[in-house]
Amino acid sequence: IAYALAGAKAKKYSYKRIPYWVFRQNGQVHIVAPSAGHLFTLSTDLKGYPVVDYRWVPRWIENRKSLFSKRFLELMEFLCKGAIAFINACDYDIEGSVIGFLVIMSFGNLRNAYRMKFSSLTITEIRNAFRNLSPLDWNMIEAGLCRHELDWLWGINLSRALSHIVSKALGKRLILSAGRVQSPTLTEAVRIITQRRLHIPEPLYYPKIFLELNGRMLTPEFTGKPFPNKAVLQSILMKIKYEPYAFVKSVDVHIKSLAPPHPFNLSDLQTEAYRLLRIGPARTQKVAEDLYLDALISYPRTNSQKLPPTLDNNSIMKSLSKMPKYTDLVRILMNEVRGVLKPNNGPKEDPAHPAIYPTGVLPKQLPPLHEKLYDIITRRYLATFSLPARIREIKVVLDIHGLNFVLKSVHIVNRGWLKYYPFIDLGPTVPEIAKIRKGMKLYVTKAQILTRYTSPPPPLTKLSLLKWMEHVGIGTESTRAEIIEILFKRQYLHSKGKRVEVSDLGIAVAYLLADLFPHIVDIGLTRKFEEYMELIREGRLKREVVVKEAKILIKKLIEEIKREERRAIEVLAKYLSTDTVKNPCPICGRERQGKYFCIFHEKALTRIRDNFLKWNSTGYDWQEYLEKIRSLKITGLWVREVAEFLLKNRLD
DNA sequence: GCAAGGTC
Ligand SMILES: [Zn+2]
Repeated sequence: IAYALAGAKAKKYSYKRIPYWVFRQNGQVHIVAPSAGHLFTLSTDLKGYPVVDYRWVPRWIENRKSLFSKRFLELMEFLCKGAIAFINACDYDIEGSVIGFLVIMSFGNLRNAYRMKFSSLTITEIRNAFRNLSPLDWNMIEAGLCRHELDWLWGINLSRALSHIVSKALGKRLILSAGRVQSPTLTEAVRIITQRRLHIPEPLYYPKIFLELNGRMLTPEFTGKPFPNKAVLQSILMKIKYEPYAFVKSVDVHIKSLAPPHPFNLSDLQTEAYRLLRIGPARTQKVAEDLYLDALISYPRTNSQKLPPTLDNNSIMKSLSKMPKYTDLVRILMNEVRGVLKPNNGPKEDPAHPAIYPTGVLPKQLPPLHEKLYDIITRRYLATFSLPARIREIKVVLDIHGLNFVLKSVHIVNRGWLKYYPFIDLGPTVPEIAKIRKGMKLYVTKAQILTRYTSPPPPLTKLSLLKWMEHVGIGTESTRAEIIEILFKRQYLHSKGKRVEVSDLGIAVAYLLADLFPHIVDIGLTRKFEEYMELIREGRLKREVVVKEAKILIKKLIEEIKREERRAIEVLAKYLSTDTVKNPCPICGRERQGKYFCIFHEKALTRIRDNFLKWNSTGYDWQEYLEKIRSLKITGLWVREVAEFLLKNRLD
């Protein structure tokens, strides 16, 4: 900002190792100094709940991990002493407004305070914002303060109530948490895992065919509907054995053009890092932040897929080409595009930051993972300026006694952007397939039946949870990965290899919250907050009114729970094996709900009964059916447990 | 000690 406003005339100083800049303009001295996110946080001295009294305190006092912010706060205090006017130049959003407001309120003077409004950190925008200073953006500040207070009220009160109830039921002290973003996320994880645990596979039969073509074995893909009945497929296979030929129904060749990839936003980077390096989203974010703090890449916590038109890509290319690894790639790219660098910007936007790009600062020796991520970011940056890749796709449709199969082969016509970002699997190239013509008759060397079982929803991963949060619009680029880690820290979730599992505690907390505080497990609470914030920003609603209402509602909910603590503990016993369980499920110890089992195993029993008919029609009797679903890995855990129980015990 | 949101 100092550079945009005064160029080289801005003089750099530092206080407690933090830089700030001073310049003169129109006879006035201006000082530009950085904050570091929120320097203040909400806090209370009160124990117990409900708690509705809180105040803003310096962040470093509240949390040992934010000690770094102390120096930034002291810098502000130091510089504000000699100043007469104050300008908030944080990102123009509700959080930026709160950050600046609290500094000016604490150390400056709100009656001589202004706001710079810019949507990107470009010289033009910054100069314009400075020339046209706005008065303090009170509505934006009010909206931001309101968001903080609401999240604090809901989060702290519900976390305390939840901790108390579960601690009491389990007879040990636990620190649990609930919140507007984490609780719907936990609920979604529980929903997916519940579906997986209740899954009963169904057998489906597929024909599998082997062809021989010029000495090469080919296995075309069956494109028809699978057969629920094995005998029907068997009779078709008999016909194939008598007349083992596949008829080439059609050969389609078409040229496909694949557009260059969009510049990275954080979640696209997290997706690619998981796909290519198998690292989780929080890890990717941390590594990207390290690269950013080393000035190697731009700000990573962005949703934007757009590179700004003002970005000097030519200089960046020049710098990148100094790295031996990229020298040739940059040269080829600059030739290919004839010196005109136009990125293939994507649709996603960010109110404050552009897409992620390498700055051109040359990295020194990086740790292996940092180096790999830097490489992916740099190659993606190169690729987005390149030309479309062109591929020729050959699709051969085969008819074998009325069954349709397809053979595919992919041939690259022009590699285009794939030269820079070659991490894409286009499918196999099979020269023999290119020689097949319509009307040909191919010899079938072997035909067999393949049994596959229907699968449950795909396993949960940190990335799939993050994508879900993004999809439903809760959390931000900065917080999503971190909030998933909180669910792990609370031991609601744990890892099983690359997969995420929910613990009994996690299941219990999700169901208990849904029963006691349905608002907090619903993404609708975020939508409600957004509506309030918008109305406050427009000046049509007052923060005091919203906060007062929230306090009344939360107090009412909490006091109700306090009065009905016994009921709450009973609700918990439905979902968690506790000492208060009177009539335990013989499998898991949760309170028995149906005739035999707990709520989950009872559901599994119902599903086992409901699905028997399908299996029976393919020749399994009850005993064989139970043994089969017990032995299949793909069967849901709760279903397997009930099948096991039924095989060993007799129900009335 | 508990949230979610900034960022070193
Ligand atoms: Zn059970």
